[in-house]
Amino acid sequence: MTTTDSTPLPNFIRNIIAEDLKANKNDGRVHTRFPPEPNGYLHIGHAKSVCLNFGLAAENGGLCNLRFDDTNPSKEDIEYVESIKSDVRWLGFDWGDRLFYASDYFEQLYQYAVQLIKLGKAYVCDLSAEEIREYRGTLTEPGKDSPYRTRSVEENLDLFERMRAGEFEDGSRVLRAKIDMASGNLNMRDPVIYRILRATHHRTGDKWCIYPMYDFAHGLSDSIEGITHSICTLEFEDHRPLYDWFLDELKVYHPQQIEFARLNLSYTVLSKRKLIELVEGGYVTGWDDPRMPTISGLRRRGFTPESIRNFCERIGVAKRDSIVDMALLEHCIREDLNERAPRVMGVLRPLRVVIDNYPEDQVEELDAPYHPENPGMGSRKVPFSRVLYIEREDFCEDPPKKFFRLAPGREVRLRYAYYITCVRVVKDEQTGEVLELHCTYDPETRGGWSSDGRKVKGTLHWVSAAHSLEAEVRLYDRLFVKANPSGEKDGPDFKTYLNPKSLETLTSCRVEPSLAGAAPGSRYQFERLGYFCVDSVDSSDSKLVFNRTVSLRDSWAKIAKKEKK
RNA sequence: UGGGGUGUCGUCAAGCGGUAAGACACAGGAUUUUGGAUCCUGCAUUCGGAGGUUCGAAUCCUCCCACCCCAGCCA
Repeated sequence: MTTTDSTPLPNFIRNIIAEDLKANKNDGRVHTRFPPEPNGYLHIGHAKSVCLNFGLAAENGGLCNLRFDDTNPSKEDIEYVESIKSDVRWLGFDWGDRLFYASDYFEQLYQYAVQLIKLGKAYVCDLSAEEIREYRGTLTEPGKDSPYRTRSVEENLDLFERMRAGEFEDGSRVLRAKIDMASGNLNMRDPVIYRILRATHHRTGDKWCIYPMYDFAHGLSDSIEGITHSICTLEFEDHRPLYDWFLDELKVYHPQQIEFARLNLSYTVLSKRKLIELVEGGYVTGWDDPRMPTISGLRRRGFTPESIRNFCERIGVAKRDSIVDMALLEHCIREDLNERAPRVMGVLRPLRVVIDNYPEDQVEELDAPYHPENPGMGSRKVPFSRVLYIEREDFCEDPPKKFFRLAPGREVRLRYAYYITCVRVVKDEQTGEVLELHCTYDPETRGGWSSDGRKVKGTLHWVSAAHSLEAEVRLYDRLFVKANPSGEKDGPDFKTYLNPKSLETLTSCRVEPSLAGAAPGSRYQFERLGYFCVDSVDSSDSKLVFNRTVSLRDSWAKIAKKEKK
């Protein structure tokens, strides 16, 4: 692979860290963290962040923590924390003994809030949610001070303690930071830092009825863990002054927040809200539907962790909004699988071929390497007999220009087998549909070579009818027909651009017998077709199910398309 | 009309005052028992625009334009 072992490409965060290291900031420590909220499944956009945070630590001899930002029990669930842990692990990263939760720090966070009150920098506010919104002002007009802003430290201390004790109703009071209601930055207009919320937390149960807000919990958690570089996405850029404010007011260790642009990928969506909509609306079969850009979906589709890591390195890290071409992700998985996937033969849409001059009961076991360019991968035997299947689209009665597959009177090579010539076409008299082909084979071409130097232009994949196994094959394509489904602000809903052909299920496919008992999750190249993996959910010994990870590049399709125009 | 960001090839993206890396995509060609893979070759006289500073600017200054984010007791 290309970029994995070479010197990492420069990006602005690597530059910052290099400078910090040179200046011996943080005593030369690099300590990052990946901080997901356990309220959904990880997707490829998260993979970018995972690779960034764990990667930056690893390449600088540092550490990266996995920390769940679990400050809102009403949206979070243990199911998500488990899936996130397994996805990060699958991607190839190790947090060692540093699995943390913001909820680990609830008591300490509470004490920090008390300290802020004592400093006169926080107060309990009795305004309702709607009133707080009104008092906040607008983007262009300053807000106005809450009437509770001037409460005494003693009263605030008492009230906050009673908030914790459960004396007040949900939503009746909040703790707010006392900053500046006239700030141009709305985040600084006395932001809420604690709310009353009676919800059972997946880790702390009913111990708490007040929960800290993100801005308060996040930076302080970073501080507690000794994080040096707190990397987050662009939308938190105007939270940075607040991030800094808490740390400065409390005079605690101060990590540096750095923001980068989140990943956008063409022909898909990468927002939790939209992905949930696809799952709950039944547009896909679940979070792990192979069409989903989730880590679990990509895994089930047949992507390798290596290919995803490589992709995340190649897309770079910057601050400008961008949409990465899905073709790059496809390139990354092809590049990886080209090297490691064993080659086998499978026929998706079988067309029966009878070799008229091949002995009725004869069967030959032909040798076929698993990887022509890597003999080390070994070989297997493929049975050849009188009745075969070839791909329907590899035969054309009236071939167009540049078509060099099978046609009446034409000779082609069957991969690793023999040259065959089509001598007769059997068609349905009614419909004209081609039912079967009769061919002759040249016994002198065993293995696919001819001693007389005769050239054939086409090589076809095939299986022996009697020996092949039936399989179901699911052909996946891009989930959306539009590069940027959510591109127009006031345009139609993103779901109107769903690709109706994103899944095509083929049930009468035939694959070579060596695939019997293929392990769930194992990946193969079906020669001339693409990369496929055994479905980890629906495949079994009695019923093989393959998912197409990605097709092979198809220059014939390009030529055919061009000729058509 | 407030605040915070960003604008370099079709798509990503280096570049940090010395004369536009690389990748994907695309287009040619070689090679090939996968129309795959591999290998060559081509692909921004120009960096959102206009001025200015300088021997020299994508890089510095000024003005303008476009796009993104922010008014959750979400993260």
